[in-house]
Amino acid sequence: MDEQPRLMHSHGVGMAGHPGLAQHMQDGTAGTDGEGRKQDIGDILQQIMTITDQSLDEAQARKHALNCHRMKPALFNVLCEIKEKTVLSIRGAQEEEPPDPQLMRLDNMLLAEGVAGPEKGGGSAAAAAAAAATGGVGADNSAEHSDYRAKLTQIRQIYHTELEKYEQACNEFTTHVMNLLREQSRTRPISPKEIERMVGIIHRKFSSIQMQLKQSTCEAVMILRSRFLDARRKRRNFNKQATEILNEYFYSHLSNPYPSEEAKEELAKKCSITVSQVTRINKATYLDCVVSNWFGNKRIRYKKNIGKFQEEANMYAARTAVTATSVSAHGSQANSPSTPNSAGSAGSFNMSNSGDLFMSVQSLNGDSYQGGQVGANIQSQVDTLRHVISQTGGYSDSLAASQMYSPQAINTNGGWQDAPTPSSVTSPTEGPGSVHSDTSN
DNA sequence: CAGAATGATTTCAG
DNA sequence: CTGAAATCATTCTG
Repeated sequence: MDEQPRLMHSHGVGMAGHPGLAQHMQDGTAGTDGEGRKQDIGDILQQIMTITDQSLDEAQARKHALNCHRMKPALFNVLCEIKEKTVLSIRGAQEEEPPDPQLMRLDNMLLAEGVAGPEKGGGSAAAAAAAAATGGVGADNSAEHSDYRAKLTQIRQIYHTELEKYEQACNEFTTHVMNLLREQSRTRPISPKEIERMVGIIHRKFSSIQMQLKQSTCEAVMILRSRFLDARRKRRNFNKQATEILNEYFYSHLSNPYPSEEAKEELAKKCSITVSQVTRINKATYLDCVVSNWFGNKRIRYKKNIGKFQEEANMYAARTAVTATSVSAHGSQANSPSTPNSAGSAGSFNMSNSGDLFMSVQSLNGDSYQGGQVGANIQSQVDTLRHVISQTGGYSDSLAASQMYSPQAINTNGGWQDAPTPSSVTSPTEGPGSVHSDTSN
């Protein structure tokens, strides 16, 4: 309020020449001379300047009187104009800033997660992603997903009620301030533009609060997502049969354990992996991805500790061998019920007398797997083999045994890639049930 | 419950 | 883009 007198002082003289004021003067003071007008204006200014020194009641009464004064509109216009020129123009430049990129990101994310978009948007991106990630959704998954959706809906509801609350509060506050300013505009120069500006400031303040809300909502959604959709957390071990099938392929293609795309597909199909753990959904097929994961893990872990996998290797090799022998023995169908795709790939071990060797190994392993079929003559070979192994020197029995199966394909660098002639060792007795022969590309 | 096993992801190189 | 290697996080096992 105290800026008015100052304004009056600084511009007092020039104001007389103001068109609006002059017009009013002409209209309202027709007939009086210049001295009278000056007297009039001086009087009003005096009253305004001293209004703050008066008691509240007095000031109120004076205010009312001034409001009703015939010169009031003219004075008010002038004051507004001066204020516009002196104050408002200074910070008039920072209008219409571009939308905050951070806010846009948050908005986009909330939209994508199905929090912000249209109501009942059950097919939100997140849900879609979840559905895609889980492929053929089993009963267990659907339960988890409904839980996820419920939580998401909860977040969504909280977000919307909070947003609504903020908007309501913003509107209330805005109207309140606008009313206040309109009220004040009767006694001090407040232009509509100024009110507009004030509204803008209020909105910006509230939108920054909204941004915080959006941010924490995003965080909540991310946490929810990671909790429910992170595949790592949802790891399920493959069932025994699937592992067996994969292992069988692995050990029968030990020289080049890199299944082709088709082989992977076939394996995945055979394993009937009901994958719930794939997040690389941009892959061609998630089943392939699972098989790839498995082979990747297997290769690295096998290579890291061949000794540890020896028994397993023996077992699968024996199995394959038995199947192979059974093929050669019967000269026909070789499909073992438990090893549907094992037939014929024994050759990948790159051994000329693979049949005998495998059988020996099977016995060596002490596994009773199909032992009856193998025959008693195998046992004698085991002893011979043991003897030979013990003479190789430098290795323990078990490690020496491991040397027979695995490693011929693994060079000193540890790579399979440089393994000698993987494709040339394809078994001649490939059976009808085999997945894909070890063609290595 | 600790440690092993294991499926998935990340990082990096070719 | 693929695979190796390292790592994470979960599940299994004794």
